[in-house]
Amino acid sequence: MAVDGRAGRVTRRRLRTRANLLDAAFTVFAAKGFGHVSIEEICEAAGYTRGAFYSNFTGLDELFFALYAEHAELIAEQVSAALAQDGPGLDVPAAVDRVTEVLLLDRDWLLVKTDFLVHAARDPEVAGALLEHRARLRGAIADRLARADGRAALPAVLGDAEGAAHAVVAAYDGVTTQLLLDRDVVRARAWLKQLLTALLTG
Amino acid sequence: MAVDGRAGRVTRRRLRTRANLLDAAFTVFAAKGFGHVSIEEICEAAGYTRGAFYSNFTGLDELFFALYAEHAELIAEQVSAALAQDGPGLDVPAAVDRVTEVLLLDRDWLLVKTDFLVHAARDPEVAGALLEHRARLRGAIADRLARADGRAALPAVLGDAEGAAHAVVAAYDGVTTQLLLDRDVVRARAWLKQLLTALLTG
DNA sequence: TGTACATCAGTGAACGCGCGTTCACTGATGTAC
DNA sequence: TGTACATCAGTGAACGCGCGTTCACTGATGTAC
Repeated sequence: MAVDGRAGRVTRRRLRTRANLLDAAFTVFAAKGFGHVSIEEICEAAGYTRGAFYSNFTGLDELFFALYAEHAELIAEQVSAALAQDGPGLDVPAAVDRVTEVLLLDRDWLLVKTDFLVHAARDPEVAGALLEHRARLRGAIADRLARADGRAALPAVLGDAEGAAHAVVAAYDGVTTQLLLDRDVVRARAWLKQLLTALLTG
Repeated sequence: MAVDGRAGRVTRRRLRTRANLLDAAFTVFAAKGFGHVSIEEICEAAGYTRGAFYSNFTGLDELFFALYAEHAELIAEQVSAALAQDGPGLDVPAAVDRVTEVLLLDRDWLLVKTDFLVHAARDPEVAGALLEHRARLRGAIADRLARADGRAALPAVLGDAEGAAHAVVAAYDGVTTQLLLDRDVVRARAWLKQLLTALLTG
């Protein structure tokens, strides 16, 4: 129960440095894109020398992965929270609104996420991790839809709640693409709500 | 009317070299991703020295853009052809089938296209070109839907044919994302057809 | 059609820089008493 | 709580390589007669 346990080898200093590097990396990745970023740049942005980097990560890939995992975790929690807000009956439009806000909140995150997708598309192991994260999100949505099934009748074409959740994710991905190009968040949100409404109501 | 006109300055040799470089670049980009590719690699794959590259392009960006433009043009033509195949009345399921085949044909193209998206997301000028191409595709789809409006009543949530075309593109983008990760083309096609059906039929 | 010449396209070597990676060292942090 | 010591985390300099970029040169291509 001791707060430290036997994790003794991980110093406070180390944690702070790691966090600083990750924070700086997020900004740099968002601005330039993975693949146009050097270790040096990240270190400079974070205020460390390159040695510090190698003391904490084996290379850019590892850092990038850690970065993604951390943020993805955060998003997953926010979506769950947004879905949990209703009572037992699901208010579809309200839920759609809340989820949409979370998912299309931060352009930098969309950029990094898409970089990660491109990266994962060429590395099955990384793809696995990303698919898992997506499955989790989808699961949360499907659960919520299933529990509310009585109220909101889903279109038969999509099959069960799982199918509908799949469609929700696809719509999200599709709208993300457009948003990355036109940078119009307001329109993207409106558009996503519209799409989700079209998909989730018979 | 002379076939050559005063284009005299563009030699056959030059055209061939340029085409070879572009072909090789496509393969290399698909395999490694823009941003993990060196000019040297492309030249080696094409069987030229780096000097040849600089004789034809100012840098990687220009080549990448040319590459995208060329392939995008091709795809646009194929989609138009697939849409034109019906008579005046539109057989929605058949058209959806044909378009789906074209759009989810070549994984390498999806990879390159997504790389290009990521690139465009950080460069408004490039984004402009991509948006134009998308607008063209969307236009072709909207036209077709509008002409067939009598037959296939579109769901009101999507608005007019333009809105519906927008939805089609979003569905395509969404399914592309999933396909890049799970590499299951068959499922992706089935899934896209399902989504489009759900979207285009009240 | 063939030959001579001019121009162009691609060669290949050279230069230099950015940066990944390593490592001996030092100041910071944690631990034992 | 304070001091002494051990260990660890980050420093900064050094090494070297990959590769972007340039350029004088040469073999290929096109043109004029």
